[in-house]
Amino acid sequence: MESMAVEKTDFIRQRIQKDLDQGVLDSGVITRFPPEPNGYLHIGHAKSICLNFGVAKEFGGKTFLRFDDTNPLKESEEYVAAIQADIEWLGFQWSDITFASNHFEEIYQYAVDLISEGKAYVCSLSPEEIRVTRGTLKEPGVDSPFRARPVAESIDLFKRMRGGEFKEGEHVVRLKIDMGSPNINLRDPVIYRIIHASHHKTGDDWCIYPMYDFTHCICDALEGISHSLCTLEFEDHRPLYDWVLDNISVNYHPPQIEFSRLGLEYTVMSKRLLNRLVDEEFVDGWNDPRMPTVSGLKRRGVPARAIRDFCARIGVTKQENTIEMNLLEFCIRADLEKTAPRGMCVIDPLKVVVTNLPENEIEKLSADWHPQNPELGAREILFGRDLYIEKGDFLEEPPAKFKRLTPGGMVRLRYGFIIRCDEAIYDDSGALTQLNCTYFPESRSGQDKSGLKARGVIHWVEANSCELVSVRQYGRLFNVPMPKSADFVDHIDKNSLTESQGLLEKAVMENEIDRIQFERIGYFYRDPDLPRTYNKTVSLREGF
RNA sequence: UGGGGUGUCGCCAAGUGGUAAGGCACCGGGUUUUGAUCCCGGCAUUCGCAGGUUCGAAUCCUGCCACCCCAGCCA
Repeated sequence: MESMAVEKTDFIRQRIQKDLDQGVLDSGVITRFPPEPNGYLHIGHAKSICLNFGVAKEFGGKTFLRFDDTNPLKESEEYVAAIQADIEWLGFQWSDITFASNHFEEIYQYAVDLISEGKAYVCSLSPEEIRVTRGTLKEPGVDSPFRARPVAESIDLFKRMRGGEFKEGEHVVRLKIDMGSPNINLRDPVIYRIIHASHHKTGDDWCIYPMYDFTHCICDALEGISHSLCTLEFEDHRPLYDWVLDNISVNYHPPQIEFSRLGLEYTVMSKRLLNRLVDEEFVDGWNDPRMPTVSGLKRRGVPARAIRDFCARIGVTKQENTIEMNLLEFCIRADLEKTAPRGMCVIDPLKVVVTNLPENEIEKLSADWHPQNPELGAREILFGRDLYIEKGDFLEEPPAKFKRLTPGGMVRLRYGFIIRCDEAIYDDSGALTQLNCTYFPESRSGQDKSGLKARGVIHWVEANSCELVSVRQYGRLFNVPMPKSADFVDHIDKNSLTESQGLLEKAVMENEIDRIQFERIGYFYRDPDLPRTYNKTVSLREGF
């Protein structure tokens, strides 16, 4: 089933194997995928999902889907539903869904404990004052005047914060670590703030919310996570992660291991930027086929298996990386090549009249759905006097090695007969409007007795039986390989969507095929919402 | 001369002291009723740079250089 996946071994798997070998894992491998429900998942998340779920599966463990919902201002139920759907679509199963908010009471209690032990305090500096006294990258910070606040007073204040007595910004709880630390995260980090907003899970139960650094490690510990995998930017937070777990009464302490995020050429991967693309309507929603979101890739027609294969091929390291788009496209083609039925669709039509075939006479042809996989069966194709071929498949003055139709030249119509072009007809403005051709009955596909030699093979459709469809072709969203967040809007390719009409072979529509290769063009996906619309997933490789 | 990371082929990535895997891309050639697929073959005397240790170094040591991350009451 997953035979396509490459052999995976990376520093994280090696580490886990080592832990297993040394018997330090009491409950086996337990990982978690911890998205904040404040946006849709993208292919970068897919990398993390493949890692977390993949590793657990490989080592016989389990994975929790944990929503990191500590900021009610940004999070919503819409996102938790979408995230679940995307993960399932990607083909992974969690053992449980948890929410950081499930643990709010315990987290609160740990904060109370820390205050009681003099390891945390309620700080009543304004946000601005906290910022200023934090120091800079080179200069140490200075202690808050509230650092020495009596324990009892902090406890009292914290309880009243919870009770809703204060406005946002009036007080926060801070850890008492070291304002002189070269690691800014250790300069008395804020762990609780007041937010008077309804939470999508806890409603109005709380008006104080714990911050990520305090919450995440506690949840990992409470859930017995064996390996807490996250991205590189959290490396500086690890000392804080460890400090918290070392200073509260939990007796379990998972290791945090960081890996590099996925970079992909010609797109952006931050939620903030993706959000702007949607909000400012550069794209048509989160699931626009040009988006690197899971839902966008899905709507584009990318199979989940191709995404998994891609994630397996890019590996997991600590190196910054920007993967070329051609690797993703390779993975998509590799999957679709084996699985997608073939069909014919003419996108830029040129009329062809087969002059030696009587009006209303129809020849029935048979064509396999797949050249290498007979099990997919075959369909019937009609051949008549009026046909359409691709404009680009005829050239008055062909270059050397042109393998298509030319004046007086012969080509085979895929699955059909060889035809010869006898005459090209132009309208008053000099535009080519029609080709008159002769077909050779003896050259019928599969039983050719004509002895004729065609220049090449082109796709076509029969004029009276084909279906008119809408074809959407997508280019890169950006015209530079690595858009910078500062000016990414300036590099958006405004012409990344091309919509045109296509003439589609009848059988493709009748059989309601979702993923189809339009021969000689590319792989297409029948849009799930728009009728008679096909989205181009990826082009075929062009060999010349 | 704040701290934390990373540097192996155009893009990824193995390699963990014994003499540079693999994939994508690219370039040749073969098959082919998709200029697709498929199949063969080519593609780093060299591992950011400079020294050093060693019989032997991408792997150890020293010193440089480059790039990324951190100063949210975001995650």
